[in-house]
Amino acid sequence: MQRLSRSFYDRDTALVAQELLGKSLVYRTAAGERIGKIVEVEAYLGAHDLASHSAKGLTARTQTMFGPPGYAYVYLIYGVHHCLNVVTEREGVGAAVLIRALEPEKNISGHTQGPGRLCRALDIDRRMNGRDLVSDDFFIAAPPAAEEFSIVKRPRIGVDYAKHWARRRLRFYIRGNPFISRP
DNA sequence: TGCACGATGAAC
DNA sequence: TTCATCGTGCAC
Repeated sequence: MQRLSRSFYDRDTALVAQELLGKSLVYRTAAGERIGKIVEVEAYLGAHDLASHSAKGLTARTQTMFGPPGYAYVYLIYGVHHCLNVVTEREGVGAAVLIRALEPEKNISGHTQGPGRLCRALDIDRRMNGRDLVSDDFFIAAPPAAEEFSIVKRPRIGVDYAKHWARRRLRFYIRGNPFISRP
């Protein structure tokens, strides 16, 4: 497996989001190496995107989002679940890709469809916020042989408050994959 | 210092 | 459809 470099994330967010599909998220802990294939994502474009946390501007919470690309942005939602994002584009933009579903590949027990559930299954919480994803124990890698699939584009989930941004088709998933959070 | 509200998921 | 549960951002 080839680990993705910083430059991979330092590009257009909607493009990075689609290219993350089919890649593997690797998290090495004392308990073992957990691997899941990314099958569903959402792109959050930056401060102008009303659905994005970065629309609030630079705050303590969005600091990671506005930071350099290739870092993990993890936050608590509804006081209950954690969500894992990958920061994209250059420092100051405030863009990221939300990982919404994984297909289990190694050492993963529990459901991985849905952003909250995959964090639960991998044991990812706010302690991972700000962690560098271009590292040896927490990273995303390209499989040896790229598989063929088509990408479905849909509006993002749970962002109806974001006016016209709610209609943008910035949710991407692998067509036909059984581990999608919802059709 | 208080309060309304989620990039969700599970139960009813 | 309802609700758990708490950090965040913004109004007083």
